[in-house]
Amino acid sequence: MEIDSEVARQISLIEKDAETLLPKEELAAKLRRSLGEGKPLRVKLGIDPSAPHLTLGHAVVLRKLRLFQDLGHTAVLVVGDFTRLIGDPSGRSRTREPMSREEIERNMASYKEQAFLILDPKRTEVRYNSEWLGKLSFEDVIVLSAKYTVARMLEREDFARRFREGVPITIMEFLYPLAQAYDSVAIRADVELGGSDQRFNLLIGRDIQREYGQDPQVVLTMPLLIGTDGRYAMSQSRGNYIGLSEPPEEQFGKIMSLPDELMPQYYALLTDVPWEEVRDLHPKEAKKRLAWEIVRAFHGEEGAARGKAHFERVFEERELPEAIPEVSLPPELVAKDGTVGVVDLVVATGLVSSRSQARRLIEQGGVQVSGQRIVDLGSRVRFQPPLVVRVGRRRFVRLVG
RNA sequence: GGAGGGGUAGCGAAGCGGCCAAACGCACCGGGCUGUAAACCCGGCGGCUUUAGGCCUUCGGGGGUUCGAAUCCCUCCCCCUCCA
Repeated sequence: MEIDSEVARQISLIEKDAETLLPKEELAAKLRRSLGEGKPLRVKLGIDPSAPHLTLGHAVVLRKLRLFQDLGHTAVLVVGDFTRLIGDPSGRSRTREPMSREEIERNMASYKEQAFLILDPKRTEVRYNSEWLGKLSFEDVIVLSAKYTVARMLEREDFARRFREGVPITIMEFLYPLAQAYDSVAIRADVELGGSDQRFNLLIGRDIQREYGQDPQVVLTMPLLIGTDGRYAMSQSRGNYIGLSEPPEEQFGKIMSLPDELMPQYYALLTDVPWEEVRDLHPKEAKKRLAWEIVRAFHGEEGAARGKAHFERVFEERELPEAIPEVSLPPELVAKDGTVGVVDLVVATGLVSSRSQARRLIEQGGVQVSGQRIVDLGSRVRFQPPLVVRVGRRRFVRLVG
């Protein structure tokens, strides 16, 4: 009886804010068994070792994984050191360069450092899928590939669309979901977690596990977090991301620049604060709270305070930030009368990629020297270090001699 | 093996002999406004410069035709569709 209520409790926590949980009855059965035998569930999460930086998008899934850990279960991180040779078909498939062991290790070290800001290392098992995939013979692969049909592969929306639109699909790409599914067999996953874009792959895992005589995994997917552009799922390739290891000031600012409509989603997926608690606040205050909560998760109270202070200072009060990077001005740019041309000055900050860009910025009124906006390309300023140059609203450099 | 279609800036997508450094949309950058780096509006968005109808490097690669080519021809590479 207590077990039943505990199962119900866990399920309601697990399915909260999730996109899909299926089949729920199987999860209930697994939980019941787990609680009865005192054996934690094995909850799988696949990891791509080619990207050493995690974003808030990853955090959504990791937070859910952490929930499982808090409920007493085991997180199994499966590093796709073998599957990365294939590359997940979502996105375009370019053949990937093999990565050296060292590179993978380096990335994973960085990955773990970030992931363990969320996960509990004591309840985490890390496995590399080359361990089993690397041992499969071609014959094994043939046997595996016979367990799934092309028609079912083409049910995947991404494949279906590409097939329809004539975008190439290689056979190799069909192998990706199969390999990932085989991972589930290898580690005997009870649950596999992923973003909603992974739903199809995760479902194949069920079928393949069944084929290999295992109890199929439960599939749990989380919604994809919309990125800073307010349009597309957060990803590093799109550049619309907020990184977990970015400095607090940066994270705070980026969160403040999110479109207002994203707030409910961010609150739900990245904080423990219910949206109802903040929805009636002024949007700006609600967003500040959001930024605070998220930055705190990765940088602690102190980091959150720093991020907030920086934001208020630089963007609300338009003051200089506390810390400004220093760059030394090449002496040859200073004329005999002790002045520097503005264009040279801006280029010297290293904040622009070309002289033309510097000119454009100046002409558009985007450059301030010591608080004075300079619009005339030909103007020169007296160089009395330190000289603070502001490019745009948020980039500052202190030029020293 | 055969027939046809296509490869254009970060992405998507126009252009199909000069007015093309290449329309438009997205992303990005700057400015205005503001409640923030929200929204909205305006501008910019290859590089260099003595800022000029200036110069240099771009429209898959190479070669040609032409006063002039992203646009025409040849050739190579890559992709797609249909037929076999």
